[in-house]
Amino acid sequence: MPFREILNRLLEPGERVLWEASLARNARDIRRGADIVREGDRPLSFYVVLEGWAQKYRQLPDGRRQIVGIFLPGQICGLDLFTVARHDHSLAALRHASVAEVGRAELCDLLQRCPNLSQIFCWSELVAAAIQREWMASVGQRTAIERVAHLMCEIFVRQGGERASGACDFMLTQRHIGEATGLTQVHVNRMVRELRRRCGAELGRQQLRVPSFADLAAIASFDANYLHLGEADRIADLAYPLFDARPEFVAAAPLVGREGILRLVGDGL
Amino acid sequence: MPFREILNRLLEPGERVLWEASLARNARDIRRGADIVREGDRPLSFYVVLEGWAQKYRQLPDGRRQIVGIFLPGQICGLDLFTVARHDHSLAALRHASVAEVGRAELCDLLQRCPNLSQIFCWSELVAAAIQREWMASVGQRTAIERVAHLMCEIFVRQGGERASGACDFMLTQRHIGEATGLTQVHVNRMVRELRRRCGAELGRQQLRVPSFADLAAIASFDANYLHLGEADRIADLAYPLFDARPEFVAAAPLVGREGILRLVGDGL
DNA sequence: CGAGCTCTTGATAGGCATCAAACCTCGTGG
DNA sequence: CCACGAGGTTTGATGCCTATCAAGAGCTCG
Repeated sequence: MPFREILNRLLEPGERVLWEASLARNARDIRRGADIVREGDRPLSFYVVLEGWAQKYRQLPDGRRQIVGIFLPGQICGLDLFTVARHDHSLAALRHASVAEVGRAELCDLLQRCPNLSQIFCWSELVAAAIQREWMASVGQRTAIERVAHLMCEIFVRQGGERASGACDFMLTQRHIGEATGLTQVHVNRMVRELRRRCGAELGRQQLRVPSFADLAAIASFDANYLHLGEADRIADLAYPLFDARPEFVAAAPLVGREGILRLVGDGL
Repeated sequence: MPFREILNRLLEPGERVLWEASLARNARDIRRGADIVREGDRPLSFYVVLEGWAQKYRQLPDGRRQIVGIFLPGQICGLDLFTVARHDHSLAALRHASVAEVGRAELCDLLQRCPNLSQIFCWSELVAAAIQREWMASVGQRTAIERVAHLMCEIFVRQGGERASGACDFMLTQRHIGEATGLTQVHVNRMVRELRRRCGAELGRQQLRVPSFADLAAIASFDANYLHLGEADRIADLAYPLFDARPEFVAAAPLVGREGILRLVGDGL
């Protein structure tokens, strides 16, 4: 289970026990499509996806719905939720999911015991913001077929990119793709079929099969730069002084090496 | 000048001198439309808008352009730029602007001398992310007239909302509105005229006049929640332990009171 | 004061939404 | 083990919203 591996590398053994125990103790099963937090709720916790995928979405008063983010296993979400008075968006499971819901008091306690967590959180938020910007560019500027292809590319790469099988998990229905790209489900279907015809990309049984990623990427004009993969080690140099610049801490070296952070961010992000 | 007032309230007198001196020393005039940082550049600095407005944008290989954020005077931008290896988007002035460009070394020094800055930065990033989500919902789900009206509402409220004059600065051309909303300039023009007809909203000489904000907001189904105005004082309670949870710092009270932070965030954000 | 943006307006076309319905798949229960 | 139902996918017909192309008038900034 990749999630466990991340933690093994991220934290000191003692810290890891605390963190894992906390997540395990707070794990919740969420039925597919069920809300985890709802727009307007008071924020009480933050969340870590353990299994399955989650979505952030924003719903307009008349029911129109926009997915504004997809969260894969291992990803943290809801830090922003944690600092505001009321949620400005909702968080829900895609299909069936398991999510750890950690309350404020417990999180504060964890942060005190696992100082390196805050760096990870900051990096996680910044990369999520970068993804958000790329989605904006997609929805605002790309054509329907480019948007669908681009989303496929992103999901593919965020799960580790090309493998022997040429396949990856894909837990979104065509309706979800529509809600994420600002298209109707009907039109998404036509684009999916078009992609199948043009580059053999197959969507089915919650899997995406991509015979030639290069072909798909070409249709989407996909460039993975915005995911900042392999750059996570930079936070050991940069993010730490940025967010903890008091002399005492600048002097102290991070407890976790680049290796550990790199592992974390490489997974699902 | 509001920007100066913010700093007066934000920092201890000694800190303020350092911060202001730093910004003043690093102030740059940017000609309208000129890039401040460009996609692909190595990040070397972060930025504070002093006068005029700035835009973050993402340009696709074929020239299509999407504005992904608008920054008003007093706003900080580029923290994300600061932690990644290469910029995934560009930052440019809208019309003529004055921007402080603070280098990494100097920023680290400032953060050590002005511990409260990091809280402000975190809050600033989180609210920027919330705005980004709302824009996603706009571009993905709202009709053309709703998008234009919604952007007008946001700009209006971010500058302080209703005043006697019923007017606010508006430094975007109709082309900019198009690039921010995913519409063509021609269609934006038609929507602007439609809004003028339907609720008297006038756009001209870099000003937006809104006889009845309620009418405009109704067309856009605008709800200012996502701007989290008036919640800034919460970061004194929440963000601080979240990002600086070491026992030493949890014990220490923030040096700046709620008052100061509230002031900062109320302006242009 | 002039060049270059910016705004305005009209005509035309196309991409995507909408509406409707059939078919398929898969989990569930008899 | 088969039947059932809900959700997901596929397909067709139609129309609207918005893009595109073109060109003139009005600003504004250097």
